[in-house]
Amino acid sequence: MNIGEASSRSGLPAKTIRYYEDIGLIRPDRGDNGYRDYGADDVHKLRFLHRSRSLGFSVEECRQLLALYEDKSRASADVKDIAATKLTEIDRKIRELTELRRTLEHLVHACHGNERPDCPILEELSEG
Amino acid sequence: MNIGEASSRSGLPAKTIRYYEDIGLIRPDRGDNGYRDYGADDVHKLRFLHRSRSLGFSVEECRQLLALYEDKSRASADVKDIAATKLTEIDRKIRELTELRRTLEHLVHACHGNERPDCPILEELSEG
DNA sequence: ATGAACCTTCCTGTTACTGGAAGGTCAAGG
DNA sequence: CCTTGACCTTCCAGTAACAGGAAGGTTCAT
Repeated sequence: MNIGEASSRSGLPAKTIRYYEDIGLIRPDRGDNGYRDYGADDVHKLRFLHRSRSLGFSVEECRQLLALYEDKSRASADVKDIAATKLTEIDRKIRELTELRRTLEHLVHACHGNERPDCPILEELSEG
Repeated sequence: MNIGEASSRSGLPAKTIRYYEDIGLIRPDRGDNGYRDYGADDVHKLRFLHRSRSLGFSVEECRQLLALYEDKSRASADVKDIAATKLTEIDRKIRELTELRRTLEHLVHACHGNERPDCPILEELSEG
């Protein structure tokens, strides 16, 4: 498929997809006309990149994560180390998002424009 | 407190804190010597910024989230709209992180270097 | 009072894109 | 066959969100 379809299927702008090729994250085939040609596996990788980037992982971290998939038969020690580190990070992110969610929900349901002292958000914030 | 202590308490580099001041996210006092002077509430905001940035929210989104705290007595309709939108995003992020976590965990526990066809990761990836 | 460890502003560099120009390709309609 | 519009290509410039480092002022302990 062309880059346009890969873009709409992955959710990434075509510009970003070309950039990811520039920095060596994906290597699509080329047709005789010079157009990039993406397969289903490329789209999987692009969706994966889209997701992990939006979750606060840097491009270099995404490169590592992607390598876990592509280089599955590598010595397991390395793979496990990297994966385990990322798991810890992911758990932290989930915890922090859950906290943030709780705080925001209080704001929506309990803090409707009344004055400061009785706002539950302030209590949470002042816990530190 | 000086910027150094605000930095170590919030986890943000001093450079970043100055940058956040440049773009109007925080406005610390200044001492007679010209040094920035941060209070406990500033540190709360900085920690909040640190967390939400690392969770994939842009600086502009963080500005909105911060405004929810600072502008608590604003017309609730606006506040609730923004907060509700962010809640949806947060829920999506939590779902995606949980998925990513599950996939990685499989990689660590089930996919230890053996060949492709029987690797559970590949099945997940090919679901699409 | 001198050195280390802070702080200040300013200017440049990096990462991860984003927009736009200039031009080639393709499928449909007149 | 030709053109029109929607694709695609490369390349170059701009933006966002910082990071590094120079040049210099402040504070504090020895």
